[in-house]
Amino acid sequence: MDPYYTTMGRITLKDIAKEAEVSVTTVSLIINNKSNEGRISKTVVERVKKIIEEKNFQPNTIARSLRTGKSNTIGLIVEDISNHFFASISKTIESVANESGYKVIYASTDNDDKKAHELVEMMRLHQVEGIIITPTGGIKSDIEDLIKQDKPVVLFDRYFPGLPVSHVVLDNYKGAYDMTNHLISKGYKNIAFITITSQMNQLQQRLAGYEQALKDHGLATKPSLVLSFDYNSSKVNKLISIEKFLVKNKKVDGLFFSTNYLGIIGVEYITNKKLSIPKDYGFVSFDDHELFKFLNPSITVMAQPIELLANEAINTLLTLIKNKHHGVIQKKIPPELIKRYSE
Amino acid sequence: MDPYYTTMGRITLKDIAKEAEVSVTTVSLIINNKSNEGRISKTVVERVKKIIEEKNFQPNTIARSLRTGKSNTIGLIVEDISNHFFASISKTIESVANESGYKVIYASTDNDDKKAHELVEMMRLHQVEGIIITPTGGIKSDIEDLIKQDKPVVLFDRYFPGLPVSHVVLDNYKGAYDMTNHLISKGYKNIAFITITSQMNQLQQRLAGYEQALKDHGLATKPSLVLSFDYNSSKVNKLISIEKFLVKNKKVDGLFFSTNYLGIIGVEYITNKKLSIPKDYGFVSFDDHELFKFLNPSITVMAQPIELLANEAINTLLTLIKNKHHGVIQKKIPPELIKRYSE
DNA sequence: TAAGATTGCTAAATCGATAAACTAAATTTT
DNA sequence: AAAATTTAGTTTATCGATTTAGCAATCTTA
Repeated sequence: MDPYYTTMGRITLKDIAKEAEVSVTTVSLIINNKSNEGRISKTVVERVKKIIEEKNFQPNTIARSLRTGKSNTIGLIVEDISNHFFASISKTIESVANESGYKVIYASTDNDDKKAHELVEMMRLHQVEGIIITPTGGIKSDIEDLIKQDKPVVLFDRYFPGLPVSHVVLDNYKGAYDMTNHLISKGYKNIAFITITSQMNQLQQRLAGYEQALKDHGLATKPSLVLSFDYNSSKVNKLISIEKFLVKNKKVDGLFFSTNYLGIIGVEYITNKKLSIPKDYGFVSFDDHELFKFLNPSITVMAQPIELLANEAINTLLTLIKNKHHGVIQKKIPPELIKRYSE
Repeated sequence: MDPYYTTMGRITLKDIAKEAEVSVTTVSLIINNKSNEGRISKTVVERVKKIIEEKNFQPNTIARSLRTGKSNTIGLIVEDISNHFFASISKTIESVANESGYKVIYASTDNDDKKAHELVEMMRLHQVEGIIITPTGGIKSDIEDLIKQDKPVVLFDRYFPGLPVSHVVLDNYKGAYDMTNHLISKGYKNIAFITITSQMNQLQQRLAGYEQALKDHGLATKPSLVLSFDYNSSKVNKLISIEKFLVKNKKVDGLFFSTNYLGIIGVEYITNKKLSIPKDYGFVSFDDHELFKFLNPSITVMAQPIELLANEAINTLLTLIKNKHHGVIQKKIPPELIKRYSE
């Protein structure tokens, strides 16, 4: 139709205006429910509305965005959308955003700094009005840039301590503290903490919560009770390490895994060795996993309240968007102890 | 700054043009690598590029979209993005789309016709250039409308038989046929098919494949071998039905579950009854599930090749977008037998 | 050397909406 | 009855890019 591109015969404000024999402004006012301020007579309003209805006219959001400076889009950058946790988070965020008239564009960083950086650029390029992001360790400066540009940002799941940027994260310290208390209350006295060597603040918080709980009960916090894997070590190596660790520390009676992935490896170890839970070891894990409730016995976990986290994240972002100078909103959400049968 | 909205001091073509003392056209040509066609001298190109670099200028995609009629956005509507299958699909789709310069906006229907209808409207409103959708049963007419408007659409996971719309779906018939053959080759003679009463084409195809395999091996296809649940029946009811069914049909030696959710319930039944797999029953399921490989014994499944399906879907859509009059592309992807230890 | 082609660029129109400023007619106030 | 105000709209500028058409100046070619 047109020489270089086709609008697919889309109806525009102009078409409606022509048909109704009014100006485009009048139609625009009516569409935006400003017919009162604009003082358009009822007769005209009705006539125009009827034509809009008939033609099923919907204003071009792109043109509208250009004029108003609002894209009605938010960006969601997670570590990995195919992971159950982030997938569930995304669903709630999408749903709440849609209700508020926002659409969501999403992407996964795979915990790669370069990709994360590019995705932030991509989101910016597409003029999202705000970003919810699971930051990788190396994009602090990108986040700072966004803030400098007054772009609303909510860090999710992890944050940069000290950086004055809004965030919604789990209270990992409290979660680990409570989980450890739970084991202690069940009578366990030598609780091992199995984790990953990482600067990731979350894991450090979990370790700190675990240690504090021991201290608060007058239990020793020996380094020998903490088993720490290298992030990149293989599953087999982890299994071997667990064995060595438990052989060396015969007194250990409780196992606290700092993430669900480690917990799953722990389950494999227990199964391989034909050990029994909770007879041989009390067994708990941070982060729930679909598997845990199906296992026999099912595994007690400190679970992330997914719905709540997602709601807090999107609502925080929407607040920041509505009220650009709201300042910094930082929230720590307590996790939820799900008692099952591994103790 | 501006009276009614703020561009946050964003740099525009105009700013670059002013600084370089050339026209906006020149800058536009350079940005779009049309400096040859536009016959811009090397000197000017370099000067402008340097300024663009310095100011880190990136053209406003919304303005560009308005002018070119291309939003560089595609819509992805799945049943439930928090479900592992769709989450994984989404990840690949997002990644491929990004590489091709498209961003993805997504949403979940929860298999609700009304919601699906609204989401299609929402996507249309936001001028996506194409849509990948897991259709619900009742939105055939919405799909037809999209086609009428020349909007590229790829149905995914399910389709409307007979409707000339592009789709990428699993070859459910072949999957069930092959899975049944697998059981037969293992020596099972009375294979039960446990499914859900549904008009969903996929499940009917799976049933048909199962039946054809039996026929092709001269085995009877008695209705008594098929156990069909109501979609809404509870888990407990399903467990009871399975028990009744197996008590009644003592000869049954193999169980073929038509979906992973049913397979999981099957596992629960087997565990409850302290039965042994594959000693008491050969046990297979359609659709893999994270659980299945962790179980003891691990479960043999006919798995959906997630990466492949996602790649086919997004590439089909991109093809349709690039070549609007490409016509209809319909693909059936064969699933993949993952042999584990349940037979 | 004059006509034609090429080079190197720019001016103006346009995409489809919103917003500010304005106008003519009707109504109210003084 | 003149001035002020209100009513019911319209005209024009604008958002930030892309695209078409066009214009000098320079270079080719016959």
